Amino acid sequence: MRQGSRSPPAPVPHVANRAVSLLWFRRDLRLEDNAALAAAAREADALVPVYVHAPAEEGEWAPGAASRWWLHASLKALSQALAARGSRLLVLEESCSSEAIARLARAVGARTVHWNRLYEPHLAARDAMVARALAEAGIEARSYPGHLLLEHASLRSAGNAPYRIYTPFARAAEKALRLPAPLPAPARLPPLPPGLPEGVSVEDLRLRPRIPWDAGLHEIWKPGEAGAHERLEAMRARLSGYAEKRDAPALAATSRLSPHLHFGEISVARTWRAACGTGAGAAAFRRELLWREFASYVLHHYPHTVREPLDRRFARFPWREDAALLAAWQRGRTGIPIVDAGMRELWRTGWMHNRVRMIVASFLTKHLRLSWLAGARWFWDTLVDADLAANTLNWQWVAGCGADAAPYFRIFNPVLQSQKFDSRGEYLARWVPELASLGPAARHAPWQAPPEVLAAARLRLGEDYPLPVADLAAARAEALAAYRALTAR
DNA sequence: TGAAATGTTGGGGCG
DNA sequence: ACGCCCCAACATTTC
Repeated sequence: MRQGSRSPPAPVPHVANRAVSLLWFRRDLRLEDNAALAAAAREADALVPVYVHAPAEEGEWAPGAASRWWLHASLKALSQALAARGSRLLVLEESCSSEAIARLARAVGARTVHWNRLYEPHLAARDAMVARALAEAGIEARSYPGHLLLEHASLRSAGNAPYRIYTPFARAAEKALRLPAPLPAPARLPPLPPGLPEGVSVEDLRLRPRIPWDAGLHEIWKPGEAGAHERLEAMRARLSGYAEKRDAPALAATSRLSPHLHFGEISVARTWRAACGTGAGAAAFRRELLWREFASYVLHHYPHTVREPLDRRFARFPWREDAALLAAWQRGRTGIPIVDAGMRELWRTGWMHNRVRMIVASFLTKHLRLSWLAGARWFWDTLVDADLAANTLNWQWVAGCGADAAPYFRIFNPVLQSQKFDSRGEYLARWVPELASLGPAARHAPWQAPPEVLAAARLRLGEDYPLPVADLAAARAEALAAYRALTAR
């Protein structure tokens, strides 16, 4: 048995009669407004907060590299927060959560296991297995509403079919919304029971990259509950300008709460309450939170969409396979400045501005005609806010094969988007510095700049910066033809 | 949470 | 003064 050095284990009277509980942390890495934690802290005489690292269980959708970086830092933060309240985070590295939780419960004599629910189908199924294993051992599993605004699986459109269109879904969800009063973080947590296994350290999980590519992540992110609250307060202060400025990637006008929300470092209910005003900014922000709900809802009802298009016609869409093109896109070497800027921002910071996500995704799936799934996999590995539901929905949305999808013929022109949303070329200069010597006007499409302009900027296209990997007009026409072939019979 | 092509309108230059 | 043309600005349609 091991306890914190500050609190030597005192002999505990009536051990057998004390109520021992487990609190299973997953993607609710916070103390405030945490239903499972509040209940466990209220009821248990002794409590084991535990995190089980079992990535093999999640198959191909185990956290990617950027998510693992975040998880490492977030677990450290949670660990400290628990220690400050007289407890400790027990970290286990296992191949099977169900066995690990049941074994731990038996070892410490726990009669109840508390957790906040997850909604990804494969994780919900895993949790059902855990609950069954516990029931067989005579241990009660108690789950609580998790990382959504409401448990919306039962919402149905007319005809009892699941919603497939955002707007009616959002209307129904907002109408059904009942936010319970927020739960304060417990000031003090129940002590740990005796008989606790050693566990491993957060470091032992080897979540951090072996080669240190994470400098850029450290610069802009502060994983953990405190960092989440800082972002929320900053967001609150900027909310009135949100509707107008959120589309400009050069501005820090978006909330950047997505990774904090994904890991549950702040409750989505608290986030919603911060944006409950009547202004256009608050309304626009709430719509984004409802897109997050919609993504979870669609994945729940159509779990196969993580691999296959929701629109079945797209099963036979002739996606191209081209490793070199994909690599150029991934590493920001397409020769299209706004695309390269976004992909480099992603590589460096683990995040990309939402407007630019749409642009790079449209470019990949339409101009390059590479599969949305190839894009989704890259995002999965590189985004700190990678979320299976949102990633799946948004990629299919852009590709035109998903729920409430952009029609196939809606093809973003990356040059026009760049001119419209980064008119001064600041975002481009920041992320594609080799173009900074060009004037802002020429920066959006350097291949169209007159030779003397390029010469004056000392820019040799094809050497200092790539020539475009696709002819935008021709690629657009080819994409339209390919997509049109789907609807012809 | 488009873009491009096509259609319409109206002001102004000009014979 | 008038018709004609050009074309920018805006609207509609098509993909």
